[in-house]
Formats: sequence, C-alpha cells, structure tokens
Amino acid sequence: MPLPILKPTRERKLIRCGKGLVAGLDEVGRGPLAGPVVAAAVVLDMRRIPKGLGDSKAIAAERREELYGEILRCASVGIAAVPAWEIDRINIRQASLQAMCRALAALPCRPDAALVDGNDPPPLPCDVEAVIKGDASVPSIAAASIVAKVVRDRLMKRLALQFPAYGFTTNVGYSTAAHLAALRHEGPCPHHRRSFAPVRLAEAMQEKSAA
DNA sequence: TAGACTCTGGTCTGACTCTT
DNA sequence: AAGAGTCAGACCAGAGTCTA
Repeated sequence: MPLPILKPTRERKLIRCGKGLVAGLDEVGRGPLAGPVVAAAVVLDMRRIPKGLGDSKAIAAERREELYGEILRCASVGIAAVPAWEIDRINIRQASLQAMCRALAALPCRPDAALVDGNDPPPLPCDVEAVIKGDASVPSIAAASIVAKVVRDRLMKRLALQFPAYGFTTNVGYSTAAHLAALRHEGPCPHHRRSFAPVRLAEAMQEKSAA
C-alpha cells in the first residue's frame, strides 16, 4: 500500500500571504501523571515532505522512529521539554505553552508564522493559526507531533532505567492500572506531577500506610 | 494479525446556570 | 450582581474489542 502524503495546503496559504517560513508546532505528554511535556517545532522543506506523515498516535512506533530520522534529515527542528516540577509550579497548560515557545526558540531559523494543533491559538512570538485535528491533516504539525512523541518516549525509557518500579517503558507515564498500583505502593518519584489528583491521592495513601 | 474504533482517565478554558 | 458549580469541547494516551 502506498504511503499517504499529506498536502501542505495551510503552509502554502500562509506562504502566499507573505509568511516566508511556516513552522508546525505540537506538544505531547499533557495527560500523563509523570514525565515532562515535550514540544517540537518543525519547518518543512515544501519540496521534500516525508511520505507517511500523519497523526503520531496512529503510526506504529517503528515507523515513527523512521519518520523521525527522515524529518531530522530534511527539515529544521526545534525541541524543548518542561519537567514535572515546572508543570507543578505553573500548571499543565502554561507548561505546554512554555514548551512550544522554547521549541520555537530552539529552531535554527526564525519562522514568520506557526501552525498549532487545537482550537485556540496560543500567544507565541509570531503569527499563530490553530487547526483542529492539525496533527492528522497539516504536514508540519504532523511532523512536529512525531518528533515530540519520539523524543518523549525516549526520555521516558531513560527514566524507566532510573525508576523501574513504575513501568514507564510501557505506560510512558500514563495512568494505567499497573502504574497506579506502583504509585500507591512506592509513592511518587521526582518525575511525578504532584499537582495531578491521582498522584496526590497515591502520595497520601502511601504516607498513611507508612505511618 | 494489524488496523480501526470505542472507552476510560488525565488536563484545561469558556460558556452557561444556579445559588447566595 | 457576583461567585460557585457544571458541562462541553479541545488536547494527550493506553487498553480492550471488533473486523477485514
């Protein structure tokens, strides 16, 4: 089966409106109980768009890794992560925004406009257009979501070596039954988001059982 | 067996409704 | 009138089930 090719319609529209460089932005890791939120900004070369770009959730991990390599080879990429302690300090929404700002700043070039996933355009230091389901329909956003997901998965695998009790290799920080059980048994590690209700609850239960 | 679909569980904002 | 509470809709993901 031929790989699907997303058409860069939104990017081309912005370029026609005088925006020279258009970045796609996406963040991953908003829902998990542990680990950072990771954002990526990608400026694609419109002549060399990797085949098979699409919603990062719908792409098999192996294929995601391949696309990650292709994107790094043929596009400008900026990546940033905001750790759990900072999420606790400023809340998850602000942390996502911070991650996106930092990913934009980490780009080797300065984009004139950005396309982001979602319904409400965040305040960024360039023109921003929000696209609902953009990660499945806009190639730049799809590429950013793939890069962010691969980077975050790798970070979580590294954390799994440090904190093997929580099963980060498989749950990547999400609230699976096994993760919650480990959380109740071990208590949270420094990479858990204590501002999230299930972590607070588990911490309280763990303290109670330790007392 | 792999992909699609649905459900569950986490967050947030904004709009609306209810209570004081 | 103002504050509190609720709901919808957006995002993230894993897990289970169904189907081709």
